[in-house]
Amino acid sequence: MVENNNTTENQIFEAALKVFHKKGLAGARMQEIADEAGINKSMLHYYFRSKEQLFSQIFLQSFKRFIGGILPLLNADNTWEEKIPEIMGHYANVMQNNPHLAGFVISELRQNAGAFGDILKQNALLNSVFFKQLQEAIQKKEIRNVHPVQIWVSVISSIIFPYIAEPMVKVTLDLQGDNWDMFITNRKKIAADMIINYLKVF
Amino acid sequence: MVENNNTTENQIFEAALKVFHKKGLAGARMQEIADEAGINKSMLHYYFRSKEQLFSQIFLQSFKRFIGGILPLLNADNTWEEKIPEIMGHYANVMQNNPHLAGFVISELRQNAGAFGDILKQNALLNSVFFKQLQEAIQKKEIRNVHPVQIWVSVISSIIFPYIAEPMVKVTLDLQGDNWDMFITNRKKIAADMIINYLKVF
DNA sequence: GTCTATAAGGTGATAGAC
DNA sequence: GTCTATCACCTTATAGAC
Repeated sequence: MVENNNTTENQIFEAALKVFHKKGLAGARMQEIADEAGINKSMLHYYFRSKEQLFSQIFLQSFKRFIGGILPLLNADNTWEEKIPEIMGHYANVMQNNPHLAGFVISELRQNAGAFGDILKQNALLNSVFFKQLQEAIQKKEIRNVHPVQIWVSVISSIIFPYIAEPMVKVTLDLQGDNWDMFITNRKKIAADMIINYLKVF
Repeated sequence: MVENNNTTENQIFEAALKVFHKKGLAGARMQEIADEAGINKSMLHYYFRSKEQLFSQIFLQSFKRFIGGILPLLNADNTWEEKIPEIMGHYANVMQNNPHLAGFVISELRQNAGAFGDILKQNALLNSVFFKQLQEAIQKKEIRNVHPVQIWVSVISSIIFPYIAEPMVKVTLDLQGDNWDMFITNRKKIAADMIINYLKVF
């Protein structure tokens, strides 16, 4: 674990995060991580034993940041309607500061889904307050009868997909430079409105 | 190019497609492709010279299948409203038959965006009939004033994202087995309704 | 066209001096 | 803890026999 203030260990961890996020497990090179950290390659093995173990720690932290970050928002003390734009705003911020996070997690899971089974098996999302609020609203016929999972996937896909597919989206849709920031700003509002509108107007 | 009926060459191409789609450029091994094709490793170099060139052909074909496949639908002789569910149905079919296609294309572009610049520079989407129809409908105030690019991203993200993030989605949302097919079936209808509803009711 | 054998270089990992 | 040197293996690619 990287919890103490050992500078060298943290430097390696940060460098590894950067390289793994960009190149993935298969594409990353221990030498490149060492160079990125400005440190000797042997140190990587001294602190983390093997490439696999270093990757494993990076992946675990990344996955937690990707999924765990929204749990407080999902369980917060506000309405489902308020939660939707907050979730989108949260992910937009996370992606802005860490553009490769989502793509990294999803790519590695796709290429090697079995290896992380234990990390994933937690029904934290399904048991969240957000899901319960939606179920209640459906029972009270306040909103359209749609499975909360569908709503959830709509929420995250509409904001996360553009970042995962960023290179393709940018070029095929001419969203280079300032256009991109504008696109994301509009995206948050439009996607949230679209979902809320769909649920309430029926 | 793989156009003639040379069996060996096609066998290699199909095997390479399978392996590259699953493992990506960095993770794929020439030996694994040879084994998959049931053929000697030297044959790969005989027909495709290098790993890079073999990959390049696979990527190009995959990208065309991923993007090019919807162009006829976008330019078809029907309304924008009819096109939306058709696009989603098309992608659902493509993903069903080729589960790794989208993830492969997007992962490789993310890890090495610069290398494929020339393939991407085509405004086929922006100049399609679908985009023109949306612009017209906006001008006539028949639908809400939303940039067509936002509509487009909503359409594709809502159906493609679940497949790209399939391993994560399946486990975190308990969509194993039959639940998955049901989820996708519902997804197509809900996502299309959501977008059309948003555009028309304002 | 297809195979075996092998070259040439890269990559993860460790030993051992300091 | 940090470094240099080096091992052992893997991977792409080619040479050359058939």
